[in-house]
Amino acid sequence: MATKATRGNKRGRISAPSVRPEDEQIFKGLSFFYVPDNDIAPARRLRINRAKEFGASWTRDLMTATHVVVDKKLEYKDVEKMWPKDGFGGRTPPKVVTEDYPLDCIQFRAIVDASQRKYLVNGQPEVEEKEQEKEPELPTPAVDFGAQAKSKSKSKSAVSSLPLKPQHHNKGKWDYVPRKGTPSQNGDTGIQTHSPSKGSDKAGHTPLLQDELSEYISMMQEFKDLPLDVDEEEDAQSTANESDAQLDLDHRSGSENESQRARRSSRRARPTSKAIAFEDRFACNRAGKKDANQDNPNARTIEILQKMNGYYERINDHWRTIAYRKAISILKQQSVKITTEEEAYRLPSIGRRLAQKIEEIVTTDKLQRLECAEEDPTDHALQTFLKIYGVGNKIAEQWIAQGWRTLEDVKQHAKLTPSQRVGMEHYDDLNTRIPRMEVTALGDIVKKAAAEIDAAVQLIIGGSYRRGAESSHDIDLIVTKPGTESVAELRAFLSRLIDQLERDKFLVARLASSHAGGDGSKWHGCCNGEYRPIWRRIDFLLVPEAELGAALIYFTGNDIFNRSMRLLASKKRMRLNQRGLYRDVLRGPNRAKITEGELVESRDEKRIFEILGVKWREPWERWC
DNA sequence: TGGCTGTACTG
DNA sequence: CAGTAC
DNA sequence: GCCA
DNA sequence: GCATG
DNA sequence: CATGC
Repeated sequence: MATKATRGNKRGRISAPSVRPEDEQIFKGLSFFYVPDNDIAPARRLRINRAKEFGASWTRDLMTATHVVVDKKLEYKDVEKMWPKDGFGGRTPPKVVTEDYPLDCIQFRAIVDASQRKYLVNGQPEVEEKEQEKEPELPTPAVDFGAQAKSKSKSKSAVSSLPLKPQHHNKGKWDYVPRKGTPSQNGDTGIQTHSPSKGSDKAGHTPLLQDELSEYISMMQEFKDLPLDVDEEEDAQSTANESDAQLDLDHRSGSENESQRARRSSRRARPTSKAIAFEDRFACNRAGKKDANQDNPNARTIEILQKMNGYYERINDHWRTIAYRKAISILKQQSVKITTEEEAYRLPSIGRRLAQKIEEIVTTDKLQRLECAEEDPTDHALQTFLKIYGVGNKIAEQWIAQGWRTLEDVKQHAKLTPSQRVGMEHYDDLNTRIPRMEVTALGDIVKKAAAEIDAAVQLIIGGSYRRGAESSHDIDLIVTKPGTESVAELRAFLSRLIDQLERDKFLVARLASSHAGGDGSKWHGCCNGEYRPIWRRIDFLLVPEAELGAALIYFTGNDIFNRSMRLLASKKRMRLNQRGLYRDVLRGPNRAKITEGELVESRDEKRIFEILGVKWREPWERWC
């Protein structure tokens, strides 16, 4: 990456690779062969020098290389071409990695696992040592130290850490190569019982799609008045789909809504009665809790797709994650069981790939792709690490690259930021859900303290609590005061409140608080009640009364609901954020900043719905 | 082929 | 800015 | 992964 | 040092 | 944090 390459480019060091101290000579004994084999490109030259600083030698002879460092623009086949026909004569073939590899090693001052997916060159097949070679002697160590690599060269152990054979290339575009022998997921799972013409008939069904959509929407609208008792929680998997559907309808309705509705009504009779559908809804709420949720006919499918979704989330395949979420949302709205690919394919947000997976799930009750994913031994560690406050995907991946697998490993070796330290030390507490009653109680403590400082200030508990959840992951407090127009007017109050609560030993940690002037408007930290010494996450959000409506929407969620609203806004050339709804958002001449746009509404929650053309929903109707 | 919500805080 | 959280 |  | 990204 | 004034 350009950024990384430039990083080492401190003034005047470009051509004079200073040598690092002994203990930083992580590459000692290693020799790197670069592809392309030159240091003409400044960026590559920089990387080469940098590697030298850390003890690597630069070789231009493949036979003496321990690693082949390939430019990311190049394809694996470019590397393959240069491979010696007659092999390496029993010598360990060099490992092929991308330019990121040395950089990561340097960053961590350690030799990280070179076989990670992130270091695969474009088009490079996964290493298959695990399954193909039954080599118990070296099960691909997570961390192989330089010395090891060096001394290892004698034994013929290596075999094929580097499969030259162009095994079945992953055809098509898989940005993320499956960990191992993943079924080529291109639908050749061989389990398609029905759906004769699989890839052929998208066109034929397209018209139906919108029809279906309308159906869901009308269905939703029937229920919106019913007394749903939502007790869902947000991290489980919220699905605010309905909002999605609603929104879709809305922006479609702008142009062709007449025909839409006409079609909708003429379409086949709605498969479900109101009563049944209601049941569905109700079930949906509890669906997340029990796996025995026979409630929704697609419960099993949803369950599995959600796992798949979780996996992609962990792996940081952001866009695929989004696609799965949408699909799950749509599925949750179905009152009929979707059993075939074709049936699934007609639904919005479900394309061929997902449709195939859905059919696979229905017919085999599992998803091979998922099983492969879950087999990955690092996945468990990933899940564990990601639950540490302040640890995201990057950090977790890095830790795993160092071979760490447990919290204990991390505790011993990792350098933690203050936030992460809190996250570690109170890992269990902070990952324990907070019963609604306790949220109420903790909220009262804060309110009481607040009233003593300024009786006019209002505190509203937002988040899943406001949506009626029976338990929450954290406590979200909106701090506002009648007559206020800007955050600044509340900042003084908040700092007094925080001080007081810290004195009271109610607040026990700060994770992220606004320090500077400007827009500092949020405070993240931990608190614990008097009777229950469990640390809880608590957030304060400063909101001038003038922005209360927009803030409520934001802080009530759920997140998918919010995204839908914002997406809709942007499609209507408006912009929604926690401060308000704006319109006529335009780009500056030089693609510069967005012209703020004109504030349309921010004070009144309902008005924002109205202007966006979204039917009003009570907080507890912004459900999953 | 590009977009997928939009922002605040840390280091 | 990258990374993280919401 | 999906969609416009 | 302090601002900026 | 890294960079730049």
